[in-house]
Amino acid sequence: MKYYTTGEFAKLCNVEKRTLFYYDEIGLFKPEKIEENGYRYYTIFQLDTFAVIQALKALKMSLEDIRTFIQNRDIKTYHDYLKQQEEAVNKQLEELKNVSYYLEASRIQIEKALSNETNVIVYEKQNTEYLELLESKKGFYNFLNSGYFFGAYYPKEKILAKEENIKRVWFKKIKKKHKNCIIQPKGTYAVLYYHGSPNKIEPYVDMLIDHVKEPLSDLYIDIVGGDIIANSYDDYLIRLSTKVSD
Amino acid sequence: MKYYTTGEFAKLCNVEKRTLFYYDEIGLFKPEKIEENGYRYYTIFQLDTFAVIQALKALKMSLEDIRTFIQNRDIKTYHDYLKQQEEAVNKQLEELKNVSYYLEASRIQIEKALSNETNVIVYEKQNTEYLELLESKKGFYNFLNSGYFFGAYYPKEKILAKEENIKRVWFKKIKKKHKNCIIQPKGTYAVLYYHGSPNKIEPYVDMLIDHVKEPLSDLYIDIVGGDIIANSYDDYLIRLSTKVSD
DNA sequence: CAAACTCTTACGTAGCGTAAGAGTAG
DNA sequence: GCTACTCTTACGCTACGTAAGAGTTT
Repeated sequence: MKYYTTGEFAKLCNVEKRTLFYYDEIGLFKPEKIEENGYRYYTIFQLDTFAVIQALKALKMSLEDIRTFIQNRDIKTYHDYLKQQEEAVNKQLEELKNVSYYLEASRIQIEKALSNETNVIVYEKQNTEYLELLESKKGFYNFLNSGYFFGAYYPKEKILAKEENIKRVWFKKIKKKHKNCIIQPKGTYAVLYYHGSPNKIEPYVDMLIDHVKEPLSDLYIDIVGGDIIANSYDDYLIRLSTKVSD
Repeated sequence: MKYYTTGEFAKLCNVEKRTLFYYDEIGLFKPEKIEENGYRYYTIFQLDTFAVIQALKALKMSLEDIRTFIQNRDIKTYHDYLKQQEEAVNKQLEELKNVSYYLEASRIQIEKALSNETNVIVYEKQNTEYLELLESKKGFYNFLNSGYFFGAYYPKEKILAKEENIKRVWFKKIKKKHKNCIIQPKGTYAVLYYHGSPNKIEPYVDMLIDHVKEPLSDLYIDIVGGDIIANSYDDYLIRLSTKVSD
């Protein structure tokens, strides 16, 4: 039977030697035999166990939990566990997909904004969007987990009534419909990009409202480039929009 | 302008307060203002930045790297970075999918093994499989990253020549074709499951060869239940197979 | 005045990375 | 005898978790 030294076995596993030492130290994964001089020797069959450890670690199980799991190993519990973990991994896939979605959506929005002039009204087609409202007490239901995009709107009625100091309703965009979410209707929107503070929005709102006369929906404020790209509020890149036709 | 305390803002972000303290401490993410009594206050717009931090963290960027990235922020570099990161996230998606694949494949193989009797020859249909050979010097090309399944084979010619002490060729199964990989042909295989040591395989090999007389391909040894479910070599669950028809 | 918050300080944790110094295998 | 390995010991690191004790807000 061929035996592998720590270094050799570490290469097989694509990890550092230190990892194997550590796993031995905490009693998670021991070499098949240790010679009198202290040298550790592993066998090819132990790769099997190491692969499981790697997989469980990828699912964010702690080494301690992996240890107790492996100690109680038998084919039945292992099988049950595998089944259970398939769900966990799918959840994580979902999360990563959201990150991916977020990155792409951010990029696209920035590209759109950069390709348009500011302080000019343009028209953009837009699909239905789902908005989750911010409730101060409990925060958003979840954060990056469900995609992330950030903005506010002014309710249509209040604009039409020419109320002053309308309170904004903050939201984040979510990917999927969800009870309690608000729907931003699809259609053609009149859009105004501007550089400036999100707190000095009124002149731009007036400009947009003057242009469309009678908006078909609320007025949306999207923070295209916010704190993350700007050094002060006055450098924000903001998008105002309101629906004008289907 | 509404200000949020550390606790409130932490809820918005779905993280612990300690995280915000820590980010402040290392200069990654500071509250918009700090009162004389030391209280931190955040604004809703800072959510924007926090979301980016979360996203970059999900891509396994270190906080230190995130910090320098954010310090040099402007819309153009941010955009370029987003584009670049879309690849990174796709890589990670790939990895997770492999973990998922590994879990499912393990489960299915165990189920198959449990539903079959041992020490009896059965027939199973099988698709083409790709095998990456183990080279002692450099280990496998990659490990869990490309899926993982573990076994060996005896070359057909050596079996037919009735050589003794045939050397096994170890492999792991990979998902995709790859230069230097070996192809295990699809077809119907004669299969023998047995419980026992992978080192005392000869009687079972003989049994399978006697049964099929003239194998159409190499003889494959799959470690269905190895070190991970067994406490000694004698408890391994092993699958021998060789192709008998297309 | 109590409950629920805030602050700072500080020590603990996981999962290694890395370096030091000494012995061993080919 | 040289190189490339092995060992143990030990300190460092990241990204927080948690608890202590004191002040503040509602």
